[in-house]
Amino acid sequence: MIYTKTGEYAIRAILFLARQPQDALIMSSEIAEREDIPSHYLAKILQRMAKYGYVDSFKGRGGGFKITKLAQDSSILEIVERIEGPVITLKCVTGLKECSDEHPCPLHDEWSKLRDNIHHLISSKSVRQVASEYNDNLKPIK
Amino acid sequence: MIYTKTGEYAIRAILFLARQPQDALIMSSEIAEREDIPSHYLAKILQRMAKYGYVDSFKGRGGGFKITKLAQDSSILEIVERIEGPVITLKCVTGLKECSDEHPCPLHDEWSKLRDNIHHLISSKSVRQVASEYNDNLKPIK
DNA sequence: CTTTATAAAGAGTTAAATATCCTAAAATGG
DNA sequence: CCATTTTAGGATATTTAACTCTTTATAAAG
Ligand code: FES
Ligand code: FES
Repeated sequence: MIYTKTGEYAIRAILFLARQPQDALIMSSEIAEREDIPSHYLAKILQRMAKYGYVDSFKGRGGGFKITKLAQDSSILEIVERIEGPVITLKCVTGLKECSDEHPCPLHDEWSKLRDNIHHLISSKSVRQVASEYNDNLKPIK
Repeated sequence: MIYTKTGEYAIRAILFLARQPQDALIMSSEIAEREDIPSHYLAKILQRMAKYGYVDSFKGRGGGFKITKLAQDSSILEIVERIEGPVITLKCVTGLKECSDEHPCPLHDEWSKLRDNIHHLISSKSVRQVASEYNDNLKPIK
């Protein structure tokens, strides 16, 4: 995968929250169960996302998490990179120490284009957009 | 990166060997030094590549490794996948459990195209081709 | 035949990612 | 105030990848 599991869990959780009714509070354990993510581990990820302002958290009875506007307006790339660091790093596909336009390997030109395309793919739409298309496409199938 | 370090080391070693004079025997330690790879670790990788038939190994004084025809004719993808398992797996960029044309997420169509392009990029040229273009492009710069 | 140089093989270590467990803090309901 | 529920935070455990060390096998050179 192009993300680590940690990043994948974060995105799954965020997209899950993005598809819930406005202002609904969802417990960490419920997300874990519905998305099949180790629950304690997800709790940690949600904690971090709360710090970053991607979710609001509410303790105690009736508490839980909800997605913030910030996260709704962020791209998948932004959130994943916040959680796990750079995605698809700048390294050379043939193993050169430096990947640069100046000292390109034989595959550099094509690879740098593809890399840009990947970044564009996961950064051009907001979580809100992805989630709403998700609902459009997927709900009927479920 | 799209490979693990292990896969990257394997490719670096193979491309290094591919650029040596025909039938020259190169010691594991020399490759490690020139390519700046942990030497014992590389030795293990070369061992595995010897088993897979990508390099021939010769023990004793004057011994070392040389690349085989099989490796010369293989693609980078084939070698990396043999060493480290599938590259850029089939998982969904938005975290769906299944990535499939039947139940596509909003980014699926573009992503599956990109994935194919990446695979094509690192599988359409043989190690021999890449190494020779390497020499053409890079030698003057050194 | 002995020494030396090299790869092979296996065991052991370290480090990083992933996952679990336990206690504390906060909010709610009685 | 007390009990319960839920997140917060820290400690610990497990797993996997990365790296190292040691011994053995093999070949060549003297
Ligand atoms: S130099 Fe090889 S991909 Fe950029
Ligand atoms: S279903 Fe999401 S990328 Fe294929």
